[in-house]
Amino acid sequence: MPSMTGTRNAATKGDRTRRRLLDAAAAEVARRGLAGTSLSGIAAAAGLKAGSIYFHFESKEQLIEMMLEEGLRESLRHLDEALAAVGDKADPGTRLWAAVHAHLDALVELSDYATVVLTLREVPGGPGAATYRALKQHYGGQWTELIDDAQRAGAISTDADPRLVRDLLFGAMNGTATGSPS
Amino acid sequence: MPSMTGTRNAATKGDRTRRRLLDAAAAEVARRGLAGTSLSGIAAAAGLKAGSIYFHFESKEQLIEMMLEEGLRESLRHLDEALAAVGDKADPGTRLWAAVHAHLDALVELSDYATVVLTLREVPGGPGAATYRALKQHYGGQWTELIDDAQRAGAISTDADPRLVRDLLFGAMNGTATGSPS
DNA sequence: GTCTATACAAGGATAGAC
DNA sequence: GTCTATCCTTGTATAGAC
Repeated sequence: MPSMTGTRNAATKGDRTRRRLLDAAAAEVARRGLAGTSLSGIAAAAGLKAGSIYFHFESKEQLIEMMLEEGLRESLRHLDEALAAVGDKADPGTRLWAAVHAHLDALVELSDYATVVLTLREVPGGPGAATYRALKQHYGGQWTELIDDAQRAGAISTDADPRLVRDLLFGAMNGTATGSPS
Repeated sequence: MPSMTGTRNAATKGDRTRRRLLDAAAAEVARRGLAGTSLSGIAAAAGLKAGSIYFHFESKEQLIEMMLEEGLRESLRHLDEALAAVGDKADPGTRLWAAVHAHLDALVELSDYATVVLTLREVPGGPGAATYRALKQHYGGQWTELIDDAQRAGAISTDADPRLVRDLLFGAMNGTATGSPS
């Protein structure tokens, strides 16, 4: 049997540092915005120096993209679990409320990641962010579907475009969690 | 009679350039965020070179603060006019809906200024932004009052903290206008 | 009023020591 | 794996020509 340096043991030191960097990036971007976040800031928050980041990531862009992807995947996981918990056969209104609960839950539990994913205006357009954009579209699609079903079932008393209702809902949920104005 | 260079004629060339710079700043910040906005970008959007900005403003900070103040003043004006139009004696529900209409209207008409003011997370904390913060608090206070009245009159069927309801409303209105997720 | 040129700081990225 | 040192670019701000 060779050394312990195989792929078997999940959490190597490198993996843990990598995770710390992703967490730090989420926290920094949530607080200062994308352009306002510097590698030195992220590194400092993770207990490293700026240059050391490049051992774990190719560039600032890649680090940010992975952080975004991570946050969105977790949010999706939250949503899927909540929907699975109530079951396929639950009525559309119940399913929608379960989704709302899951979304708010994600906003609290993963606060930094969720805050970033849900409030980011400067969306990366590069090819590296393709996965992120696809996930985001999937997340939006899930909600549109839930709302559409709820409308057909009469659980929501408006026949407005489901996507409009979704944006309305998202804005309300995010706004309370982030508290923009005074 | 001296030259035409007095304070009588409102729109001097300098005033107009100044206005173009404020507009450009609003557009840039709305699109790229505060930290992502550069003076060269603003200058280019206004048809100038970066250095020329310093003839009109003391610093980037001052330019931004004046832009924010301008946007908030206009939003407040919209709100006040709408409330004056329905009158003091209108029932609280009607007054609240008039406010919602005015807010959405401002979001469309002054889009860049309003977008910035309503969605900015990186709020300036310096002494120069004191007026801005005061105006923002005033705006928030107006809404809290409107909502509180509407709750007492039974026009809103929740007894939650008026400020929470306000954030919810703001989030919903802003979210639809800016359309965060896909 | 606006430009060009420039000083100066900060950020992203790379190289090499440890 | 992480550090220090360094390069290059970009951004704010100033000075002086026009």
